[in-house]
Amino acid sequence: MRSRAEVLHLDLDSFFAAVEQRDKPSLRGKPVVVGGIGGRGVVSTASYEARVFGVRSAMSVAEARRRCPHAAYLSSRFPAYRVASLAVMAELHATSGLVEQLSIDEAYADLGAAPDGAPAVDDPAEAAKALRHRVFDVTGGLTASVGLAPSKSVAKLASEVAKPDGLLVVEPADVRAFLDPLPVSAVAGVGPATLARLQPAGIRTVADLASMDDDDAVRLLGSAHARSLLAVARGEDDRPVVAYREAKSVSAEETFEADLRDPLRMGQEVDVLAARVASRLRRDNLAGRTVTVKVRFADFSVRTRSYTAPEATDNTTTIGRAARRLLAEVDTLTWSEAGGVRLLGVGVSGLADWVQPDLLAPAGDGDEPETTDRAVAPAVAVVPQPPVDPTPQWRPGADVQHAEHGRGWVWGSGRGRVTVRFEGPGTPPGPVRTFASDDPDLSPADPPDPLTP
DNA sequence: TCTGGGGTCCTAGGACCC
DNA sequence: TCTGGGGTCCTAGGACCC
Repeated sequence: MRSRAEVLHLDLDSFFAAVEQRDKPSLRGKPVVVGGIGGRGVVSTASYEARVFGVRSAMSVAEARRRCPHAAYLSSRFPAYRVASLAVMAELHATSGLVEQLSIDEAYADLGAAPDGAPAVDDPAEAAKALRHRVFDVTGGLTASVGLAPSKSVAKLASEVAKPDGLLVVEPADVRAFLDPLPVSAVAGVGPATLARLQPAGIRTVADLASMDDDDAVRLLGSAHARSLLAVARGEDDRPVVAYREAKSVSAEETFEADLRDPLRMGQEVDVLAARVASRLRRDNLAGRTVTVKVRFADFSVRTRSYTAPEATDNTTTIGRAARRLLAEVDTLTWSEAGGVRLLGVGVSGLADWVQPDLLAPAGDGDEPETTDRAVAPAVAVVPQPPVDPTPQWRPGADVQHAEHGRGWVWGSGRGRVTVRFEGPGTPPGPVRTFASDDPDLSPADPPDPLTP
């Protein structure tokens, strides 16, 4: 914990709904609910007028309509929210040299760090006050709640307590008095499952949690969770404000208006999701080794299957193919028994940064719109990579035949090597082997029956 | 018409290696 | 002779956050 309250947490008040009310004056002072308005939508944000009726974030829109039928129901307008968010983040960067954005409407700033070309803040409370006014001005009237405290966790709790449109400063000497009476459910990381374990043990307030025996807490919550919650409850939080974090995964998922029962359709949907993920990987210059498929059944049970390849990819065909294979490994009996498939998702993790290979030999036939293969950067140093294998028959996703191992398809190729995933037998997923790209046992093959998942 | 979409982190077991 | 121990990677599932 720092010696002064200089960690700032800013949270925009009912952000999406507030933007809608700003842009449409007839909605001001009225209940507004922003969220998915399809049959299976959930509430993203409810205005304070709607919260009076018990409408909450993450509630199904159907339930919200029951509770507050006269509210205005709107779907999200992300471009508008992004403009407002950028303006707010710019004000934060003008106040501090160290800003950690948590989401579109929330960020930490370390007021001990000077912004570019400006002196460090010497009165954090005054700076916070000024920041709130500037946020109001640059966004055309949106309000932010701000917490200022000697640590991240206390600052976040303080902004929550300050809501709406408030500022709360918690000085180091006041941390205990501030934390003690708060309900444990206020602490980030205490959700329904944790609460259900804490309540029977008589743990209701942060003070109760803080005074818990360490071993008891570990038995109740598991080691990592117990330790982090106890630290927060005891005001022991030295986590620094971190300006940038590397992405760990990229995923896309979709809940269907009606549950799917047709495996062919599921395969098509998985391809669409794979394409979405691959294009975002390429946009962000990322690639990953692990492909995961997620299936949510009508009964809400979830099954995931994943596969890790020896090389990273950002290729649509490769990811789509791996995803279809993984989908096929999810028991088809299960989904008819469970009443169909409600959601499908495709994710890629095990991410690595690309090195753009600028000394490339012309790759493939030249009209391939997306990446065929690129070299992966090592974790630390950026090292020039040898040219990519220009042989088009080994492009990712291509069907191949190997004299000994049978049918397969190319996961990745380059540097004179081809990595092939074979289709059989019985190994979910099929075995993977790497060959020299001039291996005489390896030849191109015709694509399989398109109806195969 | 109950329950989105994009993430992060943790756990636990098995494989594998030294 | 009843059979170590630690570390890492991978997979599946779950809790949680905004």
